Amino acid sequence: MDQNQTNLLQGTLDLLILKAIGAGELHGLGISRRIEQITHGTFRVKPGSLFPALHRMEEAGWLSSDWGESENNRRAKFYRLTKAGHRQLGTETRQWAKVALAMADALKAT
Amino acid sequence: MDQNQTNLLQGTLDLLILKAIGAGELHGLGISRRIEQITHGTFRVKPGSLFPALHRMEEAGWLSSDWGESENNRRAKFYRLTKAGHRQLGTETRQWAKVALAMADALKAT
DNA sequence: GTTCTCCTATCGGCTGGCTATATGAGTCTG
DNA sequence: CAGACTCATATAGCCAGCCGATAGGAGAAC
Repeated sequence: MDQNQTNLLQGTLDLLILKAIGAGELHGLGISRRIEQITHGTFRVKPGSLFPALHRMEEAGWLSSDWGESENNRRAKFYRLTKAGHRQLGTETRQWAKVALAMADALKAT
Repeated sequence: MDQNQTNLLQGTLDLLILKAIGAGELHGLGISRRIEQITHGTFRVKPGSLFPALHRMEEAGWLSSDWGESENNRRAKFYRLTKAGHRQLGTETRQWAKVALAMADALKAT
């Protein structure tokens, strides 16, 4: 059933996107590439997951966007974090740390 | 919106259940208590999440069950891992480690 | 000027956890 | 012994959100 790559855990996508944009504005596919890069290929976010997430997060007020031109002179929408987005990045990072710690504890239990 | 406790990440519930039973057979509520214990209270699995998961996992062939009597003389269904369940525990543990590592890398990136 | 790549976009489907509710059986209290 | 409470399992309905498939426009390549 599970063919090749690791799927995202639901709930981690937002954090990865926030983190990817945190370092500077990026357009959609750029975010996708950046996530693949910083996770060393473990996570590959496909368009069908990415764009709905971006729209959702912009709706939530964490991102803002402007049309511009990509490195290849293509029309592209650039996303950056709003103030609320920065806060959200902090919140989700702390929450992830908590979860990761809890899981580590659980898995080393007898 | 989010009141008090951390929600599970989708996909972690199975692993926690497998791990909880891995140490020896338990009945439903016992599994729930054990998860809360080994995650030091971070995860609280409520019946409405637990039982559907148990049925799903039994259906998948990872668990088997028998009716017995609880510590309090109550009718209870005891679950234990099948061989496939042990394999699954291994698989999901490795998968989690991979994910956790990737996330750690991502979050410490510039 | 056809083909390819880049970039954004949407839809339908499905998985799976959550809230709320129900039910039965043993225990405890007065 | 009647009523309340606890333990334990169970289900139905809901909804968020990821996935695969698919589409289409616009610049580049040749």
